[in-house]
Amino acid sequence: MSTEYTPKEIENKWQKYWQENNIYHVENQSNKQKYYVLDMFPYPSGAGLHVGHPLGYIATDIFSRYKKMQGFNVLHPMGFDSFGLPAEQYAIETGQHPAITTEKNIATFKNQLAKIGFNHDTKREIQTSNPQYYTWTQWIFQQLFNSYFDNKIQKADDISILIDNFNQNGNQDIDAVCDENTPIFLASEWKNKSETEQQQILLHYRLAFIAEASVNWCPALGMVLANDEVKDGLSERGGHPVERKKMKQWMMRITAYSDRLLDNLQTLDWSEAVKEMQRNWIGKSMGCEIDFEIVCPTPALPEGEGDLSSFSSEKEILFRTANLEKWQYLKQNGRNNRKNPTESEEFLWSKIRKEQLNVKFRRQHTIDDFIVDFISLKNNLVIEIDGEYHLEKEQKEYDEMRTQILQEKGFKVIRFTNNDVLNNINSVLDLIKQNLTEQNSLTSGEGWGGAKQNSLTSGEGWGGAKQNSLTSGEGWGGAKLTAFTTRIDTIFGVSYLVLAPEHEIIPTLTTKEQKNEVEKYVIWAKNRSERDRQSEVKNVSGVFTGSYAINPFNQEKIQIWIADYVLAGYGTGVVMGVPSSDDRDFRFAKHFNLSIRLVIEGTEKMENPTEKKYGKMINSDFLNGLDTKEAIKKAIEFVEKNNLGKPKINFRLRDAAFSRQRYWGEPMPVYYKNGMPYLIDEKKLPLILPEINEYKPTSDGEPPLARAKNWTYENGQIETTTMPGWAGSSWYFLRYMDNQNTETFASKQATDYWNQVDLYVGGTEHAVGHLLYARFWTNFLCDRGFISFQEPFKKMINQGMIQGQSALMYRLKNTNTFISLSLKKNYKEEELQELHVDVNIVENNILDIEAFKKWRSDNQNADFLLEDGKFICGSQVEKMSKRWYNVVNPDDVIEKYSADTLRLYEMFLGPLEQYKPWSMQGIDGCHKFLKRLWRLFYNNEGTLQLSNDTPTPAELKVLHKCIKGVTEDLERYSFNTPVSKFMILTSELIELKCHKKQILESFLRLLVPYTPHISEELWQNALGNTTSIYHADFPIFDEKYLVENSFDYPLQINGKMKGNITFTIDLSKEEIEKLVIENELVQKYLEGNTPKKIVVVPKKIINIVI
RNA sequence: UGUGAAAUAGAGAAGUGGUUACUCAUCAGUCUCAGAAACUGAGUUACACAGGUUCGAAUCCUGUUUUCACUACCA
Repeated sequence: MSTEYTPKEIENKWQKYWQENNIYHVENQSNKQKYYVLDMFPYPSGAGLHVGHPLGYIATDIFSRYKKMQGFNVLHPMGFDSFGLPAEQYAIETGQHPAITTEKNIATFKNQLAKIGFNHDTKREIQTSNPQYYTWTQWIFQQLFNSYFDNKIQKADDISILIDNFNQNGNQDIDAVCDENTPIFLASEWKNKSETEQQQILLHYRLAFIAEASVNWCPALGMVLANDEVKDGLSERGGHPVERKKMKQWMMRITAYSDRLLDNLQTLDWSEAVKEMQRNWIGKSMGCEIDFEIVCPTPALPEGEGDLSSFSSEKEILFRTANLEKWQYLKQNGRNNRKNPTESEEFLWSKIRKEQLNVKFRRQHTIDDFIVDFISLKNNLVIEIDGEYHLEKEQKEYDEMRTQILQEKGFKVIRFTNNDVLNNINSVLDLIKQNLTEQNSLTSGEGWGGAKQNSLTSGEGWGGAKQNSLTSGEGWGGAKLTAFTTRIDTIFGVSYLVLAPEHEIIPTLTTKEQKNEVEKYVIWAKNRSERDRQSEVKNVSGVFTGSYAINPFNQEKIQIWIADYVLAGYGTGVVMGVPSSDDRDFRFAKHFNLSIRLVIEGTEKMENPTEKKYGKMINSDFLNGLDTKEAIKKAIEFVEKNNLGKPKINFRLRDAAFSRQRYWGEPMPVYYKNGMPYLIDEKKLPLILPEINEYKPTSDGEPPLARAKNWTYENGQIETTTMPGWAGSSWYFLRYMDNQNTETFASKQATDYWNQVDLYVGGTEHAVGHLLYARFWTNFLCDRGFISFQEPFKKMINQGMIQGQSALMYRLKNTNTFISLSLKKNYKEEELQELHVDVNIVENNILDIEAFKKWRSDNQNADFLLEDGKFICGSQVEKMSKRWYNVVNPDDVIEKYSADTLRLYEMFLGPLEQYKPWSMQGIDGCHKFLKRLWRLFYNNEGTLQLSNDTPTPAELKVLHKCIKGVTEDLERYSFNTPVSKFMILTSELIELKCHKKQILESFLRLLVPYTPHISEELWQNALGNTTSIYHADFPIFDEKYLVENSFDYPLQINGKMKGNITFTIDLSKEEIEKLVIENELVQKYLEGNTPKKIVVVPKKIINIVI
């Protein structure tokens, strides 16, 4: 029998015992109250855990044990978010299947977790990459696809309800969330539409939908990123540049839930910081849209002609698209081709000739060095039909090059195969039509050639929406620009209008005189990367269009400018410039010498009037004298009454890109028919991720799944993109409740019982990603009646990260000589080179030189300049990462001390929420505490020294003081403070020489959440219990043990501590006052005088003022 | 730029108006041939700064400074 504290042995023994006895298993049915504790979903990386990871897990483990001992039925599960990039990247590099990598990593993770002694119910473990799990991710996706959001009831509903409505009344009266370019139709029109057309329209409403959207494309990763995955124009993962690109994408209509996600925040017990981040991310602003009429004195476009292509003054040039030198030769080839078309070319020509699509097409037209099959010069759209030989690799490369050149010339190229044209002409035509509308919004080919078409994108939801901003056909008189503002009250301070450089109306309202300037500016602005744009915020740039707008409030003519401080993606892409109350407008107006009109009282004498943004209105006609708030109200009334615009709420939140051009993710349960997406039968789920031979994208840029054989369903191609990482993690907490269920994602009984997560612990890094998406899906599942609560996480604590403490060495440049830290000052900075060294061979900043020599081969002959015979390293706090050699593995800490020590110390380090560097200084104290605890049970010889005597009041007092403190601390989630209270109790019991069973068994029950191993050992082997301490009750504090009959008063003279006097508590204030003056010590200070005042606070203090 | 959090001994860190914890590091002692461990004890005018309220302020109020995190042209 072990009587020494031998942690390794003890910990192994009990971990095995707990597992074998299935002690942590939790039932879904219980008459106890439930409590759900959750950790954030870990991705099992190849690097394994470092000491920072378990921080939150230890806290939740302690808390869930505490709750369990208090009589709750506690769910505390763990699983793995096992789809993800690193495994896939590894697969691309090595060819190893990501599933194998993932499995290995999970095994390492689990092994490490097990050593720390967590109380996870391992039977409930889940992995997102497991088909039994992702079948339900796919199922939820299908529910989203089959749902729309009804604005009237602010809830998602079945799409069939919408279809019924279409059939009865069309969509005129429907108030549902949809794309801005959704057409309006009558019931009769709806019924006359083809199946494909109807599906196309439904996509405008579905919560999971497909759309051409401008997305964050990361070429280095070969994938699309969600907004929250982009930081400073670089990818969050890897830091690669990200560009805006228009692509067909699966999207999630999270914007439908903007208001709900915002309002529900009030019901959540989360840190203000995270709530604030979410509020900002959603970015609701209430304002007003206001229309400005346009006056273009000398349009570069001929009046009356809505045809954008005529923007060029010399139509002729348009057609001279060929390389002149080769023109004769090419012309002849083209003619020959025209005479001998292939079958498919002839067929397609028959469908698009003579403006059947309202667009003039030419065939076999010469562009540069090439002859293209079909072209619409007006729309810059090239259509190519590929024959069989196009499948050969060489030809493919040639085609790609050709496409690229054409794109650089400003053309968009779409390709079809013979097969597409002959067998699927309808979807071919649909695609052409679609591309025509998109290309339509572009500028003419001439002159603007330098601007790549792709760059005309930024800002999703922008594309089709604003085409109406120029009401074409009505001539110039009726043309309008709509600006969004939150400060309509400052309307009389407007001195100009500004457009985003991407705004499509720009060519139309540019004057002849300004055309050159404008073109130059727009091209420059568009070619700037997102990064440049963001980093050069202070630089003012812009250009005058030559046109004017009319302020609808006072009919004043104001200039229309273009500036890149206006974002195309927010509001309408048009800003009314009010230099007197907006900083950016002020800077802009100063720079370009535009007038500044004061509209707020008190700004008259200010150099920068924007320093006072609110107050009484001046110079504002009928708004004069009103307060900001009243003025806004009155101005909006005016706008509405005169039909000048409308009140409008704007959100910053965008719909979320859901497609990833990647292999290692959930396949989308969708296939295509006539170019439209349809769901795979629910009964056929899961749609298993197919095996493929290589994990790269295909040579023509298709996602890896395009390599899969027979990737079809009912003869239709199955979607080749996969779901993003956040799909699986948006609902995982529900699966833990009922992870074995094969009928549904989790039974209603289980979700009703476990309900919301009562305590969620994790870092703030997920504030706007995971936490928002999970809320979105949970709200949705609730709307559709699958669960009965809207919000997933009731209470959340944000754990601070544990940072690494890197060790630094200094080497003289171009030598192999290292110098100790304090010698550094003898050298100039440029003579030294700073190097990171493995923290595991440095202790208290002192380098283990022998270990260093072995660490890397080129260190073998290194020289060292020492101080006091030691080599001292510098240190620096930074992220814990392999790269800085500052990773500390929990396994090593457990090996050196024990798991209980690790648990105790991670908590002892400081408040859970705080960021702190990992340091081993102080861990000795925690380890010593455990040894001292052991000594309360076993003496130095290792024999039991317990007694059955009744505890004394003093012993009970220190025990209950501790129980009180620890309980209060845990109730407010303070995990570090109980540790010192345990230490104090131990010291006090040692001092009292207390080895009484009654006291010690309470102590163990108090302690076990922190240190389960040693507690279990002492509980069973020293105290002789036969059941696990896990099932014991948490000790209950009893006030009566703290009651005293006397109090040792601190004595103050003039507020300064001078000593102590003891009085019994039954004495009254007056009695104490009398007694205290008689006191010897007080007499000494009084020196015969009478005190001015005596303050007696019972059971607190006595203060005498002299 | 905005928002949030914070500042207590050499280091980490408790303390929401009244006796300033706890751990490490430091120093001394006991034990030992010695060291380690263990045990006993000690010390450092520690409450970011400047005012104010109070018999009494680390704690409440006002202002200032600094640090960290997130955010960043959102009209």
